[in-house]
Amino acid sequence: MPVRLVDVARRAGVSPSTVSYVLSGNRPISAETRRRVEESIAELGFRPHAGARSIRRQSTNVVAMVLPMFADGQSSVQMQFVFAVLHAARAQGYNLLLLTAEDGVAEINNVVNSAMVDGVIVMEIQVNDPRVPVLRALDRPAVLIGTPDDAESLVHVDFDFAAAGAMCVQHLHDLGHRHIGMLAQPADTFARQAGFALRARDGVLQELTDRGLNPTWIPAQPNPAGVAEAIEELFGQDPELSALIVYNELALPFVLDRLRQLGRRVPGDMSVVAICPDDQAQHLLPAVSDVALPAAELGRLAFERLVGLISGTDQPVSTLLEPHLNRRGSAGPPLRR
Amino acid sequence: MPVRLVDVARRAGVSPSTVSYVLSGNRPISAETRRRVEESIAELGFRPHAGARSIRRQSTNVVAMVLPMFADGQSSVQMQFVFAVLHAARAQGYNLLLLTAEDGVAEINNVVNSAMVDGVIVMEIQVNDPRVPVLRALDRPAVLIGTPDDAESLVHVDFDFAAAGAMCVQHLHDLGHRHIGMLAQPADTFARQAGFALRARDGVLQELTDRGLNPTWIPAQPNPAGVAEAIEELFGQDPELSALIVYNELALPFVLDRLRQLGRRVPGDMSVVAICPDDQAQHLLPAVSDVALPAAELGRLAFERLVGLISGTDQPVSTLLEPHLNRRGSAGPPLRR
DNA sequence: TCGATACGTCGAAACGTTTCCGCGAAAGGG
DNA sequence: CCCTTTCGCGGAAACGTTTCGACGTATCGA
Repeated sequence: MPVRLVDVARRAGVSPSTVSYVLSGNRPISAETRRRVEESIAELGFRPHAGARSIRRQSTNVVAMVLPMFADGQSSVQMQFVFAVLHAARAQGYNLLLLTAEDGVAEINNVVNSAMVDGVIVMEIQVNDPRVPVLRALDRPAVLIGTPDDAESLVHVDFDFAAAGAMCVQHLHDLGHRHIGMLAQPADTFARQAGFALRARDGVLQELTDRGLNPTWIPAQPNPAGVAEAIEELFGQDPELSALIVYNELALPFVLDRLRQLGRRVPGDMSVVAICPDDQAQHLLPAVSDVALPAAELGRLAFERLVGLISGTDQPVSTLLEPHLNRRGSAGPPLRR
Repeated sequence: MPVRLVDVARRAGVSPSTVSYVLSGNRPISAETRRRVEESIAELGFRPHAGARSIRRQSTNVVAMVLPMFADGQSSVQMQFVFAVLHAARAQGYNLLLLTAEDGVAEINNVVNSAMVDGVIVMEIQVNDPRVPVLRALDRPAVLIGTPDDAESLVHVDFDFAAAGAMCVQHLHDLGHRHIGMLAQPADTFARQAGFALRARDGVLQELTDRGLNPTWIPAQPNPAGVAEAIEELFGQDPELSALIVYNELALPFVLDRLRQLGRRVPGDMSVVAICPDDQAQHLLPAVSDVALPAAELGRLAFERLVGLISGTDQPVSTLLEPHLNRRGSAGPPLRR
C-alpha cells in the first residue's frame, strides 16, 4: 500500500537509482528525465521511507532536545527555548524529538546509539551536571543551552546571567539606590543547582558587594503567598530597601501586586527591575524595566550551532549573549527622606 | 564504529537471527543462550538501529504531536497537554516528535508517509479544522484532543467544556447570584474558532439564558491592561454584576488584582469561579474556586487511545471528561443591599 | 576519422535489521 | 526400539533506500 521508490521508477520508466539521484541531486540528470520522475513522484505521492533512508545515509534529519528536570510547562521561559529550537529545526527541515530529563542519561544514549537522531540539545545545565560527561562521550554532536563546569568541553550557548545581574545593580545604583534586594528563583531551582539561577544571583551579589552595598536576596515561590513571604523577609533583612531586582518571571506579577497591597508605589516608593523575557515585563502595570532574557534567540542559536556541528563545520565552543537593559517606568530615583 | 547486531552475534557465538529473537522474544530461547547474548549486548553496548528496524517491523515506536497554531509557550494549559503526552509516551517506551501547526497539513502527511511515526495526536481542534480530513485519510491512527465537527469520524478525547461552563453558572446561581458575567479567552482564540473557547462560552451563556439571567461575557487579553478593560466593559454591560466566571488561566491573577484595585473584595463584593488547571487556582489569594481543567489527564488519555489504535484494539470514538467543582474561598453568597 | 572525455543512466551491492523456512537433536509415545 | 513431535537454533531472503562501478552514446580535440 505505501508507495516505494521502485514504483516511482517503474511509472517513470527509469531505474530506481535514477529516481534516487533525482531526489538527492547527487548526480546530473537530464531535464526530461527529471521532469518525468518528479511528475511520477507527485502523482503517486511518494515519500521516501525515513528508516530505509537513514540506514544508508548516516543521518536522520532529526535532533533530540532534552527537557529540564521537573519541567511541567509552568515555566514559560523553558517553553520559549523549546519553541525556538522547534521552529528553527522545522524551518530547516529537521524534526524535533523530545526527551525528558527524568529518563536520565540512559535515554540520551539510547536515541543516539540507535541512530534515531543526528544530534542533541540539552538545556538547563546544572553545576556538576551528570549529563555532560555522557554528551561528551557521544559519537554525535551535542549543544548545551547553559554553561557546563568545564566550559571548553562542549559547544554551548548561554546568556550572561552574571552580567545581567550586575547590570541591574548598576542601573539601580546609578539612579541613587543604596538599599537593593534581589528576589530570586524558587528555592528548589537553587537546590538543583541550576546554572542560570546561581549565576544571576552571584552576579547581583558580587556587584552589590563591589559597590559597598549589602548583598540582600531571597528565593521565592511563584505564587502570592510565596512572594508575600519573600518580600517580608527582604524588608526584615533591610528595612530601608528601596529597590528590587526580580529574577523570577512567574513571580513578577505577584511582586507588583504585593507591593501595591503594602502601599508601596512603583517606582515612587520602590523601584523594580526584572530579569525576564521582555514580553512578560512590558505588559504589566506599570511596565517593568528589565534586562531582557533572550530565550528565543538562545534556542535558535543552539540549533544553528548543532546543524553546524552535524555538517562538520567548526563552531565556537562558547557563545555568551550580552545583556541589554530596557528602561521602562518601574525604576526611578529613590525618594528623599 | 557503531556496534551492530552481527557483532553481538559473533561475540556470543550465535547467529544474528538468534540475537534478534532474544531481543524480540518472538521465539523461545534457551536460558544459557539468552544469557550469553544478553551479556554480549551489555558489554558491547549494542542498540538496534532504529531505522533498520523500522523497515522490517511496521512501526517506529515514535508518535507525533501537532502543536496548536501560534503556540509560544505562554499558555501553560497547552504545555500541560504536551507534557502529559510526553510522559505517557516515554513511560511506554515511545518517543515523541513535535510538529507545529504552522507547518500545515503537508507536514503531517510527510511524517506519516515517510513512516517516521506510528500515529499522530492533534490538539486544539477548531471548528472546521482543515487537519481533520487529512487525518482521516491517513493510513496511520490519529487521536484528537478536542472534538471535531463530525464527532464520529475520528477517535478523540475532550473535556466537557459546555458542562463546565454550565456548572459554574449553576454554582453561582445556587449561591444566590443573579448578575453573572464571564471573562473568556482572548479574542484571537475565538477568532481562530478554537473549540474549547467556543464551547465553554456557549455553555455558560446557554445556562445563563436557561435560568433567565443575562448572558454577559467578554474576551480578554491576559495582561493587566486587557483585564482592566474587560472588567470595565463587563460592568458597563451589567453594573450590578456580583459574580465572575473566568476561563482564561493567564488572566486570572490579573483579575483578582484588578478587583482589589477597584476596591471589590473577593468573595464579599464579587464572587469568582474559574475554569482552569487546578494548580493555577489554588495558590492564588484568595484561593479560587474552580472547575478543574484536567489537561494532564486528557493528554495521558489521548496517548492511551493512540497506542490502543496502533496495536489494533478498538477504542471508544468519543470520550468526554466530566467537570468537577472545587469549592474554595472565592465564591460566596452575594451581599444584601 | 579516431581516440579520449563527458554525460546520463543502469545494475547490483550494500546498509542493519526481522522473519520465514528448515534442520538436527532431544524428548515423548507406542 | 522406532517413529513422531517438540525444541532450539542457523541460513538466507527480504525490507526500501543509497551509492559505487560500469556502460553506452554523444561531444570534442587532433
